[in-house]
Amino acid sequence: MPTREEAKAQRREDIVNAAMRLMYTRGDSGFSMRALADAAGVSIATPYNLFGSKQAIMLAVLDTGMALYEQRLGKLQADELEIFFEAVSLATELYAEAPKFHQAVLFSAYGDGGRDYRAVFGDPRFLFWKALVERARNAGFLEIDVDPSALALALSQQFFICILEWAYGEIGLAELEQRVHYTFALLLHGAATSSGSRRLKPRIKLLQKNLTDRWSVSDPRKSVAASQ
Amino acid sequence: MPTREEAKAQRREDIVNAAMRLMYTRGDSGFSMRALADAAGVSIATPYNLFGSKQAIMLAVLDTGMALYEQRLGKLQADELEIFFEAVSLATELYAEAPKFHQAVLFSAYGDGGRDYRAVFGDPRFLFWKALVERARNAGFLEIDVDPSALALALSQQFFICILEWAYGEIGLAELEQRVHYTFALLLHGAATSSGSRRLKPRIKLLQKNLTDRWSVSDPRKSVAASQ
DNA sequence: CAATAATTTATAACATGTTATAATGCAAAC
DNA sequence: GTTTGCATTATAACATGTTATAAATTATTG
Repeated sequence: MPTREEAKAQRREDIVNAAMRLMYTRGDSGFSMRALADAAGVSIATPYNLFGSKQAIMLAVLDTGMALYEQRLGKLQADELEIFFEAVSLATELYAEAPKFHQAVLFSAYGDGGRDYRAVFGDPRFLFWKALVERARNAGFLEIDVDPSALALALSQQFFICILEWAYGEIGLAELEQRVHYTFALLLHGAATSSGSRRLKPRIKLLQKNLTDRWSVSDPRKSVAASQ
Repeated sequence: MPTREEAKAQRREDIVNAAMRLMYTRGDSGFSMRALADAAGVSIATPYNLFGSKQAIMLAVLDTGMALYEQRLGKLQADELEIFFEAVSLATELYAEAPKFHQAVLFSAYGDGGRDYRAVFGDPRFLFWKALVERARNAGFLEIDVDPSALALALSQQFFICILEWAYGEIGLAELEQRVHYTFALLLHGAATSSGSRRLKPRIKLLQKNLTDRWSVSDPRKSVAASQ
């Protein structure tokens, strides 16, 4: 005889779990609200009662992924500048572990019926980068008068759009990592102190060379899908 | 007695014109394939025969807009560094002239049924920025060994995502302009020669201050829609 | 225990992008 | 000028996210 709220929480959990299971196994295709309701053993009306929309369910899934991500990131040892690049690399590792799942999440959160675009890559992620920027500033790598919001926004947006390109099948994970690293180095360099700049400048050169080499064999705008 | 190809071209034009008309008047909502077919005086099957998908029609509309844009940009007088910022400002002016139309275009091109994401902000726009980067490099503002593709990609992506935020109603045009300017200055600075850097560095300061001031009254991640 | 009120269920419906099909119209080829 | 074949039409259909509605279930309240 569970209480009404408990039963509701249970259903909520069932739905999120079913959503994750579906996306792990079938990826984005075949993951419809009707299939979700079936898999969760629930009527199709219930997910709408409890979450409101398909996108809201995706966001719940996305949030559990974010929690796992931050937990793993905490275990890394890297200084206040290196952590930006490590954070990007860690994300690509997570994507590599379950690519179809992550693609499905991003795709669903951003695709059908999703109008609340900002929520997808919104506050939690923005705040995450902002905290890193503040740490780097306090460590003396970034100028003391940098606006953490402005820089963090640029970083998170750039990361987001590269992830989106990957989710859409336009680039592979290796290129995703390289491109975000390159852009992060550029953006950070713009706000760097001389000590930060000393480390970022050669990094930019190196990262740019990576991209140049990569694109010398395949065009930068030729999609992965198209070249297969 | 028009030739078969002529008739086809005529229908194509009718459809694109009807699409533009619909979006100018009704914006994104109310612009469906069925409404489009009606407005173009054509069966609903015909747009699919001639374009393949709704997104392809949007891209055709987007391309005519791009042509107008480049034409207007050519009339501007600005040096090889200033042109980046002028180009951004010109785009926001165009958006301001017909905001609902442009929002509808972006939204449709990116929203329902659109999977070919890259095409939306793909080659033509990327090549446009790449050409500007090459010009700035030849003018001595950017280092000679900069990879124009890498930098142009970062620029166009950043521009794109800010436009998308605007189209989704998250930010206004003024903020769009300021944010893209800021990020552009950061990115360009990362590849700048000392002569370019001399001009970009104070600009970054100024642009960052603009954003700080803006956000001192409204949170950077509080959406326009939500604050109304 | 009985009455109440909140939730879920089953189901139908709507709007959408898209595809399929058979019939029609009409330029092109002979 | 007749035949041929391509393109469009009208129409139905499908899958999707989402909403509405009435009935059934069930925890809570008295």
